[in-house]
Amino acid sequence: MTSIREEITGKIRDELVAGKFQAGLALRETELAERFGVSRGPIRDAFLQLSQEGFLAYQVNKGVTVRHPLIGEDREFIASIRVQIELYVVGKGFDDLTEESLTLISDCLETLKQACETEEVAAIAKADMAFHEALLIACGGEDHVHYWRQICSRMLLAYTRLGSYQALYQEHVNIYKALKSKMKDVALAAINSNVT
Amino acid sequence: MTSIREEITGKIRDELVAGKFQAGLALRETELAERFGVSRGPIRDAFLQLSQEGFLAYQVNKGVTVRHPLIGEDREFIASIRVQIELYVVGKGFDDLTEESLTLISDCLETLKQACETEEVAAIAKADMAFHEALLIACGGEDHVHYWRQICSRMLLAYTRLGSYQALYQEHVNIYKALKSKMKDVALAAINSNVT
DNA sequence: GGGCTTAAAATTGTTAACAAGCGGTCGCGA
DNA sequence: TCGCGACCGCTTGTTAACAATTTTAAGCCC
Repeated sequence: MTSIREEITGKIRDELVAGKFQAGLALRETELAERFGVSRGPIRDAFLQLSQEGFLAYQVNKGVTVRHPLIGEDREFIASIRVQIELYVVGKGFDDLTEESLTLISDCLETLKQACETEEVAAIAKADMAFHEALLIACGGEDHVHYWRQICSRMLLAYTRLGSYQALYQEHVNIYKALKSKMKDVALAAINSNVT
Repeated sequence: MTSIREEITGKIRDELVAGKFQAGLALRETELAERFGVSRGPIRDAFLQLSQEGFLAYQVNKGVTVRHPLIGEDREFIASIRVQIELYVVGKGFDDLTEESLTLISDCLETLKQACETEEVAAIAKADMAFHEALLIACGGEDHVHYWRQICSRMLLAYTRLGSYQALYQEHVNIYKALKSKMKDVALAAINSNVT
């Protein structure tokens, strides 16, 4: 079962990714507590967690504000770190992939497909990240997921993708197919070209 | 002013780095609340934050447990990511270093010196990390500190250093001297040989 | 003795009230 | 009119009580 904290955190994160909050905006505990119909406790928890994830900036006695997205050179650098993590984890755990893991990844792929069809950027960003996270976990990368996620989060604040979403979807299909047919090098190359 | 949350978080983190809690151990909110003489609220906040930093593993309705340190290949990989971040940030912001920044770094160096003389591993680990953090911030890397810290945290759980602590201290002196004399390449090389 | 049921103890999740700190505003005096 | 200072409202920080969940253990039946 999922706790209110996680539910709230997810909702706020979704809105952040969807760009519903302007960068620099101060988020009020009371306001969100009323909106979600809960007390301030879980809201505080969510703020704390989202601060650690890089979405919000926290200041003592002053609350949180929405962070500015990473752009330009910084974004490219962080992307290169991200792809290194994925290549390392998948490269290391590739042979341990099970059928069940592949099914989970396949489910994420399906979600991504539907999101791409609707062309809602926030949904696509979420599904995109979920796909990669499932992949990492499938390759035994639990130990690495937590900091990978924080790096990804930072990129999500500026999730804009040039080109068609169908192309994005296709790239993920390529990754999945390579996984399924146990072609390690092809899979790594597909991951590299997707993230980069 | 600092909040109780941050104070508690720091204390628990110190104990984790000092290895006072066995890996896999479950931490109880009530127990720590009594020990520190505060209510469970700030303890929960601290647990949440330390989970995000990678020290603790959180499960809904089950609390937190102490994570196992990263060792072997995983640790080497994470170290390589860490050094990349430091080299990137310092390389980018080197010319913006001010006298005040250098003073702050110098302070950290002095703390590290004293810690090395006492040979207390936990104090050394803390001072070591503080030095690098001050360096990153001095180079305008606020945007990168948050995920860098989470990667470092993970390494701290297995902070053991072969060789003498005087050598470790000397490596940091080398970094500082290079900064002070504005020799960028020397500084980057010193950082690289320290972290690696 | 082993395994299931059930209750009780312990622990985490959530809430509402209270305390403390910051920011803006109003009023006073020069 | 400008500057200073006290006050008031808003927001965050902390606490203790209550609710829900999990774990533990005891009792019972087979």
